[in-house]
Amino acid sequence: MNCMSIDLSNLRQKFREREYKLTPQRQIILQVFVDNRDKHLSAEDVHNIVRQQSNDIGLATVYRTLELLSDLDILQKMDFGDGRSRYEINETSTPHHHHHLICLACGKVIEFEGDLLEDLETVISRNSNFTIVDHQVKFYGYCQECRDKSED
Amino acid sequence: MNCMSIDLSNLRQKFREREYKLTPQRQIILQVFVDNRDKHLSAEDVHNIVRQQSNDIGLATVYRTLELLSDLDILQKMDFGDGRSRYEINETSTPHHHHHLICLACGKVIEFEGDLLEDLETVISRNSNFTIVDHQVKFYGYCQECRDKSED
DNA sequence: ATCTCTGCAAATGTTTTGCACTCCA
DNA sequence: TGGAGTGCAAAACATTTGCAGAGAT
Repeated sequence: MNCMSIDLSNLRQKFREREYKLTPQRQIILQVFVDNRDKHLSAEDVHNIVRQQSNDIGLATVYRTLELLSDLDILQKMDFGDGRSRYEINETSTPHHHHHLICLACGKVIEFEGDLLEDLETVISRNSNFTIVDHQVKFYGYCQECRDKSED
Repeated sequence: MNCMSIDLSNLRQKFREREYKLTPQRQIILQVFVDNRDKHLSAEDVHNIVRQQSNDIGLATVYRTLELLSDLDILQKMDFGDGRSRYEINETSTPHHHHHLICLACGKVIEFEGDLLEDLETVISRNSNFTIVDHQVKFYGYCQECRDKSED
């Protein structure tokens, strides 16, 4: 299994199972996320990217598709505090969690690789009568650029 | 220092330093958070609680106050994915981080005590040219009630 | 008197919804 | 031909902003 591309047959099956259709619009939107794997796209971002490819899709459809893909666990919805939801591909096949460093000065979001919390999940599950299936970590701080700037 | 009440003199000073006034409205809103220490209140929640006490405050003022208190690090702004921002008192005096278990079935948010990430912050700061000042962790899963329900 | 703060209403920006139309199966 | 999917416009909702008046020092 190639980790740089979505497993299309598996994905088609996911749609079938739930009786959803893999329409052209949905495929185009999926492709946007495949082509922008490192980004955290908002609905408007997706809409703009699609329009740049002269494949106009209604904004409402973009929203509906993003919700659908999140429900199917194909995308992960996240919030960086900038007033809009952002989405990225949920890499379930490779179970490495990546988290985010958010710069409090410029708002930049940097990826951070690490699955250091899996053990923690087990411990918490045992102690708290809560079955944990996922986690999301955000670190807040200052990126190098902003640190350099403030040293003027 | 009593950890169950806000250090008022320290707080007044925080306001003075930045040339903000501790107006009646701001005090009332602060008191709401002191009285609801275990909750995660939205702007509307706060507004309703204040109205129940027949202390009407404009919703815009509530929003402005919540932003101010967050800037002063008296409150912490957070997002549980329900489309509105939520706030709770930021316990800086006792530097234990508490995090949240969010039930994917019923949406309930459970507090979880633990400062297991402080070491991690140090490691990441060293490896990534990013100065971390805070973190926020959300665990997603299923609470006992919802687990019981689904076992019907 | 000045300057912040408040309340109201209007504006903004994101997301959702109603409805008619399209497209497959 | 029926039910899901789409596009458009309108609605809904949380949040922000402009402005005039209130309050404090």
